[in-house]
Amino acid sequence: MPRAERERQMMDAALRVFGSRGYRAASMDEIAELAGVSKPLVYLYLNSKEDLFTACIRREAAALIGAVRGGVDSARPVDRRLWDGLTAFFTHTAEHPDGWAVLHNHARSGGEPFVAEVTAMREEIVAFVTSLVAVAAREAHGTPDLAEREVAGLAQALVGAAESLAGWANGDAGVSACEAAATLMNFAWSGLGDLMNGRRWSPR
Amino acid sequence: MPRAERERQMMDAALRVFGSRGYRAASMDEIAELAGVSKPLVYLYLNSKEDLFTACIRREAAALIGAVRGGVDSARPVDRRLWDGLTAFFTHTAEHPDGWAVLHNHARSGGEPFVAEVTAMREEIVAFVTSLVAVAAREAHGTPDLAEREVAGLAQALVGAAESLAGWANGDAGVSACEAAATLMNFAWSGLGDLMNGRRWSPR
Amino acid sequence: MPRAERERQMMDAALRVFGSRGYRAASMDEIAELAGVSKPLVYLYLNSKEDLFTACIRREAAALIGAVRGGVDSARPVDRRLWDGLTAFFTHTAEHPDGWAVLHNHARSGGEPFVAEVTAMREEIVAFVTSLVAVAAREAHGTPDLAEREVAGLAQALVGAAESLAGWANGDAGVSACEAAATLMNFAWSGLGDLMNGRRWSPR
Amino acid sequence: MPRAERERQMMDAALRVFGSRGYRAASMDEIAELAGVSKPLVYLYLNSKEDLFTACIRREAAALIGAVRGGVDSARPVDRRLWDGLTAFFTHTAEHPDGWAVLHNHARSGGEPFVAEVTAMREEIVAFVTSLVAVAAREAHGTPDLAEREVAGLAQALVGAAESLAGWANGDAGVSACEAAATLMNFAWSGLGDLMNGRRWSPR
DNA sequence: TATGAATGAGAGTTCATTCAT
DNA sequence: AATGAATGAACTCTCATTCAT
Repeated sequence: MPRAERERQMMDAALRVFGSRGYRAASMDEIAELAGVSKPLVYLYLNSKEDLFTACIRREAAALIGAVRGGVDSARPVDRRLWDGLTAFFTHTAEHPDGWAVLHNHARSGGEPFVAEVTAMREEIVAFVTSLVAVAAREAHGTPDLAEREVAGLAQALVGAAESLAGWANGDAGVSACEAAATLMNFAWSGLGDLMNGRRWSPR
Repeated sequence: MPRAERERQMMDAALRVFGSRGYRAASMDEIAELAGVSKPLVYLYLNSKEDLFTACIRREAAALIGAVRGGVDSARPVDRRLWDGLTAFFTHTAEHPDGWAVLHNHARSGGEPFVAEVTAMREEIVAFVTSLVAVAAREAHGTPDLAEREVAGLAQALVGAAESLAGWANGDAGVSACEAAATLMNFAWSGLGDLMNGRRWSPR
Repeated sequence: MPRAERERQMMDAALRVFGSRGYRAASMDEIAELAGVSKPLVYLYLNSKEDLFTACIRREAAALIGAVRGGVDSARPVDRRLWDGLTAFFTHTAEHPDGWAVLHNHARSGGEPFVAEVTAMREEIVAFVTSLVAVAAREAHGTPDLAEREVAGLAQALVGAAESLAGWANGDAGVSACEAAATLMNFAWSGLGDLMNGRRWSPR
Repeated sequence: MPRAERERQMMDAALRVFGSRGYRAASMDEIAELAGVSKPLVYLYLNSKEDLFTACIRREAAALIGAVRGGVDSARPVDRRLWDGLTAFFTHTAEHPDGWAVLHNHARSGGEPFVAEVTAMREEIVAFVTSLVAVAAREAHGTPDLAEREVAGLAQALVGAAESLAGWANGDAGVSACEAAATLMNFAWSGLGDLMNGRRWSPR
């Protein structure tokens, strides 16, 4: 069997094991067995447990970002782009639960190198959302100077809300990607709109 | 030394070790050493690594919920209650980074029993937020029947956004609890308001 | 059982296994079994295979040097001191074959750190012999300036001859320590004497 | 590429790896890579790691003995023959450090079969030296019966001294083969002469 | 003549956990 | 109330070796 295919097999197996057990609790024995190969072959092709986990993180991160980017048509209006991105996000995470578990739960817990890896991916998503929000701000009239830091915070909030809704939609009783996206758009869009028009909430 | 105090010492040590290493990578040796006691004593008082981690989760969860609940005065208007809760949340997580790391990063990755534990706590927070949103909905005149499921989704989104902002505020360049709370209120409050008045976003 | 005694047990076992198998071929399992303890205990007390081997080298080196030094009375004439040192050397190596095998055969083959360790010990012996030769040179009348480098070479030769005779005496048919020492003194002493009186051999 | 040349390539590579790592620590992977061939080819030509190491020992032993024998002209006087043999020995070991390391350090540490192999070679050298010493004894008048065993001991001492000086000369600051040989001849020759004339040292 | 693909067996090391005191 | 001493079990990783081509 050619090397490339074997490698994919192994990474698929690894993803399933990492996804259900976490990094530390996963054993290379189990991964090799699930892949249907011997342990030494896993090491020959993928070097070490750490490298294997890193490779999984990278592959899944690329797939997720690819799905989101691929779901968005930059010719459309900005609200529609946000909606499409969210829908793609919820759909992809629902279809790849192990990948999502690795990125969202396990990579955060496995130590510095993995945290760095997954943080980089998240930054990319945040940057993408940030750019959408910035465009929206530019398009709104009145734009009373949304500070860069404020935009960053909004993007963080949006991404966090989406992550949370992904867990909610996929875990509990069936909530579709569409519904989750609608919930978030309803929640977020007019808040953004108000903000851009200078209406703010402040404690009294 | 009285038992209660010793136990606290041990749990403090455990929290630091779990917080920085994660559940699996933490070693009982390190915990015992950091606590300044022998390993058998740790077992005598806290039974097992699993029990010890569970105890940490419970203690930190209770502390966090206590902080949020304690920050909210139920006699105040609902928006102010939300604001106060958020401020308390951001303040507490900033002041207890190990506790927050255990709850947010590590418990999710350590296997079923811990996930269940932390999920229960999160449900409690979500329920609290849900009740706030429900009150807000009731207070708004128009209330065109916000479906229960919709309210639940909003609460999930709000909580997720808060979690994300907690990481953002504590990790990156200094963002204060106040600022984080403001960002989220601005983002969320008018979105909620619009929703309650029946204005929705829908794809076209 | 107190820690010190256990440690000695383990090092005795390690010495036997290292002595008969060499560093790499020795297994920690075998050492632990021969010591009558579990492997983790060996690691708890002695850290690693490398540390354990180093500890063996150091202990045996100290014992050998101690035996040689202890066999020499510095109040005696220099030829007698050399004789006594040699006798002690041959006796000790004959009585501690595993120690000698570790120092002479295996440490040289196990990589840099061990080589350094055993080289340091050998240097000490060479220095000891060098000092004897230097004294002898000073005592001889004519002393036509034995260059320092020449003395060093002589000491190296003497030590090498002794090492070789140790293997010969202990391995083959029974040659006593006494006999080995006599062989070497006969061989070496008048050569040294001639040298000091300025008689040299040179190729023609 | 013809088989003979390939084999030489492989053995050259093996010698370098064995010489710097030792038998056990050397890996067939590294040898194959250094030889620029695939591992199965190494096995096809040289059967096993053990056979490969044995082949290295034999080749290097033959080369060393050949160099010494080749350096000696049996028509010359016996002292000159010894001198020439030593010079050839020091020269060869200096020029083939890996071969010397394999013979002197690593073969002794690799287990029975290799020890036997290298012992056989050493016996050959000892026998050669023994014959020189015996000739010298015969040539000296007076020969008061140097016992065979005594001659054997002398030869062992001489060989050991030479081995030691080889390490000293090659390792430390530059000492030439010539110088090393001179040191040893000065040291040994008159000792031998005295011995043959019946002068002995004995403890008092 | 030569190799890419694959593995059985075993190495060193660590860890949660328990006695006996 | 507290510990020094000890271990079974499991883990990651390596290596000499062999097919099938």
